Formats: sequence, structure tokens, C-alpha cells
Amino acid sequence: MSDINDKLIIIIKDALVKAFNYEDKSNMIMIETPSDISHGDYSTNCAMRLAKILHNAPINIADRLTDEFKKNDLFTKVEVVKPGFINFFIKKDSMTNSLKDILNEKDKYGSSDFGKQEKVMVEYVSANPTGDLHLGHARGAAYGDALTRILKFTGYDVLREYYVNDAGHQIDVLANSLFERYKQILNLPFEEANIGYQGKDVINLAQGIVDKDGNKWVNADIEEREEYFKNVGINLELDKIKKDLALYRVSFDNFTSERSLYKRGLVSNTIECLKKAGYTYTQDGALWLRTTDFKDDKDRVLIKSDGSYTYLVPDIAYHKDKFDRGYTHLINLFGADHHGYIARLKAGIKILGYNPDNLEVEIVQMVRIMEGDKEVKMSKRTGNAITIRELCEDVGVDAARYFFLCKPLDSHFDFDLELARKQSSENPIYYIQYAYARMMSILKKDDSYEIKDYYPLLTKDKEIELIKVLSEFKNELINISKNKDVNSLTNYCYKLSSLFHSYYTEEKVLVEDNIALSKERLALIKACSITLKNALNLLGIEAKEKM
RNA sequence: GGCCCUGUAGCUCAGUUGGAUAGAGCAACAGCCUUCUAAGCUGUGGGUCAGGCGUUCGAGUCGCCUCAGGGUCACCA
Repeated sequence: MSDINDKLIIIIKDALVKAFNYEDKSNMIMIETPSDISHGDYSTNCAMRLAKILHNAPINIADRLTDEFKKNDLFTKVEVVKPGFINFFIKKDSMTNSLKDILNEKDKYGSSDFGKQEKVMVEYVSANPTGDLHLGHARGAAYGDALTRILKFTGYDVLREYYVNDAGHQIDVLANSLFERYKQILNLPFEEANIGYQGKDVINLAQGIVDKDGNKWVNADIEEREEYFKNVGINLELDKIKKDLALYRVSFDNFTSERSLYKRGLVSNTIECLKKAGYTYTQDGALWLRTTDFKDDKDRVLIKSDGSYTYLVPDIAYHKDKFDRGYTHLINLFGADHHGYIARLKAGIKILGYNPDNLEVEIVQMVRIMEGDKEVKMSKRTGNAITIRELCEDVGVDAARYFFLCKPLDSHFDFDLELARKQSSENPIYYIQYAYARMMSILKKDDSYEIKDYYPLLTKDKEIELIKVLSEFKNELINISKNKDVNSLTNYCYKLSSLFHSYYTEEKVLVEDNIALSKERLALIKACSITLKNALNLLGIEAKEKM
């Protein structure tokens, strides 16, 4: 509650009531931190925004509000500028008041109940269990993981979910490949043409079955055998995926299998519901869904003329199930190549009577892998797409995650392996981790800071600036939860680190002959380290105590 | 052709839900270690925010048009 942002908003609302008898209910009041310090510690443009509502010129509104503000002893000065900005200059030791909360809340600092425990399900990665995760998945994986951490921290009840496409054609191909390899290992005749997945991993899987079961499946019941080979294939592929994700520090609460949707009858049930809703028709022997009624470019097939379902049906069923499980807000991370898919999915949701606005789809734009100025398409070692595992081993998990998280999702992104590999100043991840290591090395020497309401000896501009940045942290996280722009958090880390490095070279924290000053500065450094560590934790990046 | 994304310093990109004189890093140049970690700091130069029109007190940000690049348009998953 001692957050300066919140405090200012309350003061402004109060002044609006006193000066204009106006009660602000919409969120018209915004606090900004001017880039130019001569414009005050904080400023607001509310006089301009409220001009129409209050039927008054911005300057007049600002003036009358400022008369109220001047009665408050939080400020050393309040000024009105040009069109109607109000600039607040705050007493320095009042600014230091926010350190207390940081030092008390520690690893909880920055958390809030903003989300009011709304049930949110975030689905990401959801790669088919038919091979290794490659770099196309890495961006969405890092992003989804960081986003869910932030959503939890800001008070949402979050479920992290991975949808396993284990019912489609690709799994048949995997199972068949596995069976052919199985026969091959047993020196039985086999069909090279049926081996859709040429990878070594399939051979290893087949060897595993031979080791365990010998030739028992050669003459087994076909259905039983197919089921078994599918399960083996899926489980082992999924295990690999889970291991790679764990290495990359990405985890999930739940894996939902497409086949389980069929087994639970949700898919056929969805067909019935869609039919009942009256948006289906038969044409050319197929069953169609009239998605064009909901902004799709063309109608979509639900049941093909050969009687099998298209991918769309289980997917609509899956999203219906998400809502039915009690989640009021769904967030999906889709690759850019799936963007055309959103309209038909939302149409299905709408037809089934759910609100498509409660499904928020974030598009993960393309990633190009670069080595300097050359694009790298394939791994040199394996000749296949570069996997997440290779990336982590190559550049390290921290650098990999940082690079994927530091750009907005909707921008095309060139991942420069050379730069990420560099352990030097060119690589921003080390800049941030180095800042943390420097903070810790001071605190290791001396951590005799005190927790108190005000720190009157912290009067340097850089000290006040640092405190300002620290006190923005909670709001920063709330904004990220609202806007889903995780990259702002990497920017925040960079800003805080940069300010700290600058302060570090300018002022000594431990001043030999001034214990009182040292103690206050230590409190500031402690607060910096708490905030930076919390931020890095949310990004899934290690805060190293030593470098 | 329809839809989605992008266009900001030589290069890679930020840009606080429309705010005050558009910012970082790299690269270039000039400085700073007997002092808590120099993977750091300080300073200098560098811009028609692709282009145009509009919306208003105010536009890199919102709307429309043009140009350029990327992606995507299955009875595949």
C-alpha cells in the first residue's frame, strides 16, 4: 500500500472530489515517470484526459488540482506545465519509504492479487510426439513458461497445459515405422517403404521392444499390437520431450492426450452438439461446419467423405473441455503458421455457446537461426533441425531463454548463435547476471542493513532513481499480465542492472568511516538484489551469486 | 488475390496501453582499475520513426492508402 503509484492515484482521486466533486470510476488517472527528471519524479496527464468530462480547460483543471496537492506534505513541489501536465516532485526521504516493503516481502516482492485467482489455462508447445523439440518450439516454450510464472505471481490460478496430438496420421506412421524396425532387428522381412520416420531414435525404440518382449508381437493380434506400438512410441517420444523441456526449465501441470478425448466420447459428443446447433450440412459426402458465419473465409470439413474426422473436431472438443473444466480464460500460444486456424476454432467455440473472446491466441512469430549473418537451417552435427537440447548445450539455458524472451512475440526474430555463445559484454544476459553477482559480493561482505520506514541518508540522484525503478516492479508485472508482453520484464532487468552498474562505479556502498550511511546503502542494495532475483526467477534465468 | 506479422541510428532492436527534446546494445573514437568483481563505468558522433493523408491540445504509437520484406491460405496434423 505504500507503493507510490497507488498513493498518488488516491491523492489525485481525492483532489478531484474536493475540487470538482467528481468521482473517477473509469481508469482515467495514469501516473507516468517522465524520462526527463526536470519534469518531476512523477507526472500525470489526467487534467487533459478529463477536460471533456469536466467541461473545463486542462490548464484550469490542473491548477485547481494542484492547489489541493500543495496541502500534502509528500511533495516538495507540484507544477503545472503547458497543455496541462501536472508534475510531482516528491520529498526524497518519502521515496525511500518503499524500501521497507521490499525488504520485508523478500521473494514475494512484486506479487499481487491482481488476478483475483481467476482460473486461466495456458496451452503452449503442444508439439507432436514424433520427434525432438526444435528451435521453432523454443520461443513459445520459453515465453509460455515465463508468462505462466508471471500470471501466478500476479494472482491468477494458472494451469500449464500441453496438448498431445497422438491420434492422427503421424502417430500411425510412427507406430508403423517402429514395427518395421522391430521386424528388421529380428531379421524378419520388412517394408522399407513403411518407415516414415527414418530417425535413429525409432531404431532405438524398436530395439527396446525387442529387448523386453522378444518376437512376441510378430504374430500378435493386429489391433492389440498397433495399440501397443503406438503407446510405446508416444510414451518414449513424450519422455524425451519432457526431459528436454526440463533441461530448458519449462514445465507443465498437465498433458492432455488427443486420444483420451476420443476415449471419453468428447469428440463424437462435439459433433452432436455442432449438429444440434444447426451449423452443419452435408456436401460431397462430407460433413461441413458453416464457419463462414463467423468471419472464416470458407466452411470447414468436420467428417471427411471417408468417414474420418478432420483435426478440427477433436480440437473444438478439446477447447470445449477446457471451458467445461472451469477455466474462464484460455490463452493459447500458436505458431505463426497456424494463424489461419484461429477463426475456425473460435467459430466452433461460439457455435457451442461459449464466448470466443475468452480464448486469447498469441501468435509466436517465426524464428530464424543465424550464425553471424548466415542463416542456419540444419544442425551441422545431425543434419536435422537444431533441437532445444543442442541449443541449451551450445549457448546455455540462461542465454537461450533470455534471447527468446527479450523480443516481443509478434516480431520476427533472428536468433544469433554467435552472439548468444559469447561470454562477453556484447551479450546482455551476462550484463544482468553480473549486476546481481556484484550486489551479492557486497552483501557477502556485510549484510547489516536495517529495515525502517525512511532512509534519510539516501539522497544521491542515482539512489532515488534506483528506488523509483524498484518501486515500479509490481505495476510492471501487472501490466505484463494484462498485455502479455513478457519482453518488458527483460527490459526491466536490463534497466535495473544498468542503473546499478552506474551507481556502483560512482558511489561506494561500504563507506569506511560512515557506518550509518553504509547501512542505508546496504538496505538499498539488498532491495535491488531481491527485486532483480525475483525478476530473473520469473524469467526462469538463474541469478548467479558469483561470476 | 484474401488474411496475419514486420519496416525506428551503419548493424541488432527497445519504445511505459496517444505525452514533453525518439532510446539502448554492438560497431567507431576519447577517457576511467593502490578503493565493495573492468563480463563494469563516463563522454562524443550518428535519425525525413518506409512514404502519404487523416483523427486532436499532442502521433513512432490510432484509422485509411501506397511501397517493401516474411508467413499462411487442405476432405494434412
